[in-house]
Amino acid sequence: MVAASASIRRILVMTTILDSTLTAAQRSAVEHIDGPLLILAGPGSGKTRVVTHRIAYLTQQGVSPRQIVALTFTNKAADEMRHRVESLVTRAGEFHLSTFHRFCSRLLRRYASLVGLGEHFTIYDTDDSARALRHTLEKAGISNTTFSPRQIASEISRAKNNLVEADRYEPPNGLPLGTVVAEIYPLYQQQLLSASAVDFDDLLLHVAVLLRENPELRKTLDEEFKYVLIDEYQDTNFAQYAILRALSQDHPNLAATGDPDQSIFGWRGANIENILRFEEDFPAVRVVRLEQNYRSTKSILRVADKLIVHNLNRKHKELFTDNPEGNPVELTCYVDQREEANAIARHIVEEIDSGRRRAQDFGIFYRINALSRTLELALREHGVPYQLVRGLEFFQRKEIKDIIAYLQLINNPSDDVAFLRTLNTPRRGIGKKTLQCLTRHSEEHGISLLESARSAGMIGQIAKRSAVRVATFVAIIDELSEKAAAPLEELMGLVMSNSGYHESLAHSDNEEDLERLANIEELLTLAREFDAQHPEAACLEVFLEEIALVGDTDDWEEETDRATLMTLHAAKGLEFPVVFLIAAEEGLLPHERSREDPDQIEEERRLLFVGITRAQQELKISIARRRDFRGQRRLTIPSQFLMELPRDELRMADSEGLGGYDGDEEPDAGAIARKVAKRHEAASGEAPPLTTAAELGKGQPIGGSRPIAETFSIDSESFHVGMPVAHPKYGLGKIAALSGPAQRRTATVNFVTAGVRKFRLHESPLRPVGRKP
DNA sequence: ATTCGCAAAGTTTTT
DNA sequence: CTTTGCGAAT
Repeated sequence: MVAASASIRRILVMTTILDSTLTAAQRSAVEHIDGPLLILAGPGSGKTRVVTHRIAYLTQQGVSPRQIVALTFTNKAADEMRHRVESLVTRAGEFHLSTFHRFCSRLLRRYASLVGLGEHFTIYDTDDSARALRHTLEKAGISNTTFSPRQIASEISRAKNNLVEADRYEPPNGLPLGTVVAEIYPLYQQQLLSASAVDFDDLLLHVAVLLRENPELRKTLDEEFKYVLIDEYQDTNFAQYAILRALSQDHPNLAATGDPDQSIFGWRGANIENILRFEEDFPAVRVVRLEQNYRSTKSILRVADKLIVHNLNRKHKELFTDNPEGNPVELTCYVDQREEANAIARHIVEEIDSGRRRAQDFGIFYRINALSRTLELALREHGVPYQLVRGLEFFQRKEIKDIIAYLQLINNPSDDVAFLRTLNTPRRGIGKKTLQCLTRHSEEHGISLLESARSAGMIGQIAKRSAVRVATFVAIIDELSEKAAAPLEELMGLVMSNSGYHESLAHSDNEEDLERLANIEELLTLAREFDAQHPEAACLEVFLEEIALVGDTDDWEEETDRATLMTLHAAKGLEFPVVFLIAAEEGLLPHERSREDPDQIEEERRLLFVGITRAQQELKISIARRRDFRGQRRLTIPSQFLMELPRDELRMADSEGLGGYDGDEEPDAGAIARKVAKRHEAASGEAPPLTTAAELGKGQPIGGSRPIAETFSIDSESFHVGMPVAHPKYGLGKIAALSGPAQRRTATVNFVTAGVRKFRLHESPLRPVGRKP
């Protein structure tokens, strides 16, 4: 009976797993069992499909699901993978399938004591960590450095990502920030340990150290997790790399999937070298390239490819597709962001009204969140339903964090950050002075703040009145702690009432307070759902871990029929039939902070690559001539990346009507797009859409006979490498290099159509296109 | 101890 | 234009 059903299942599995829809390359990855495997998967190449099928295949070949670990970076990716594995295998629940951080968190709970943590350690989010750091700075008496806690935190984070422990930290040469960090990092780490807390980076750091310093344990775990799969390998940092290697020594069955061209988290410590180096790390590796794209049209894919080949630090990859040619990619220039947003909204409305598309078919991407505003406004005005994907909204709200802090303190009484947060929230009249006494007392006796608070009455410097108030607070926490095992919703309700938090909000006629109350209601609902999912009691810690490791980026709903607005970073891993990519302008994409560093420019280029390759059928890139940003009106310069796109593949358009360009202004985005559009028209004999007849007559073809630089005299100082320039004869280009002294300053220019040429700057009609006002 | 007001700063953010 | 944090005033 059992055998029969097993063999039936086996047949079913066989047919679904190795069905004929797999290509040869995909199949070779799926059927790979032992030994290292590297899947270099281009965008839309069916990577997830391959990974899930391989998991199924492994079990079908007799590997126990318990020995398989599949790691992703996002919950969304983990959920999707789980979903898809479940449709292939029956025992899907037994796999270790989670995000990297969650996997580490579980491991760490098992072995917490080995790294000096309590079993009930708290996971701090970025905000909590910042508070811990600030508290540490205060205790150390170096609160008035030139560096912000944020800067310090990010340097500590960088160190942790690179597996540099507190006692081994050395300031990178000449970095003034480093000296401060060298001093504060050990104290901060000590603070975390004594509070029995970890920050996000610690989850990785501790596990990596654990594996490094306990060879026996490492061996055990290597054995336990025989088959490790890691998704988005290009985004791993050094700590993650170390963990993966430690788990793949005796059983080097590490399967990594990734795409170096989609590495966009370098600024968070991700090291693209990890994937580029994989073949050296595991010489016996089997490399599978998935280069066929099943997502995008040919024309979209060509544009993506032409862009990404400009990256120098890159493995060549051939992208191709059997999909139809599709419409040309559009590049439109608008007068300002208002018009850009309105045009997009209008277009979406038209498409929906005509029945060609649904709202959910549209994705709108931008480089920074601040750009979403105008879009939202326009979409609302046009009645387009939309959803805005923005990480960490709900759980970062003050009131939510307040309530959570109570729960954290109940779960882990050593948690000083939670103590600090709750002590005087709501207002209990406990002030700075009292707090200082408590802090000093806990330092002197090596005990937690809550422990100190218990003996507040005995501490001389604390006034009677204050001591009573502190005692009241301790009593509240103690009372709540007795209910720690109660269902979450109940516990949370008790927190609300006993702490006086509810009262402090309920009796307010302040609208904001009422909203806060509503948010807390939502949290209670969440708790109720959680209770339902975890009928066994004592799930407080699980809940806390859940909300620490789940951002609410997951509130993006695939199901609902709404257009989606998000940053380019958030768009990774998703796809939309129609993609709008706005504000392809210098300073925004690439972002101005990336300008100096060529590596960062390459990352920005990859970011655009990721955006482009999200599009299935249509891609519309846009710029605005003028953009109001931070309250300032600025003329824009089109992104240097636009120069790298294949001109003859793009449909250029300029939305501007009559009389917009008065000739007095510096040449700007509008002028350029118009000119390029005109040039394109001349080349193809086809008028670009959206361009008025009047407009066509006005544009100045760059490659035309009339010089356009006669009135410009520009000193050589105003040129720099990477700058877009125009030449009356050769058209648009980009400065590839500069050399020579002022008088003989020479620029090497890479022209879009005319190749590479050199010029003496003060003799040539070469000029910058557009300039900041 | 709390509150109010002004100054300064302001990417991206899987966890 | 925002938001956020710190410092002075009540």
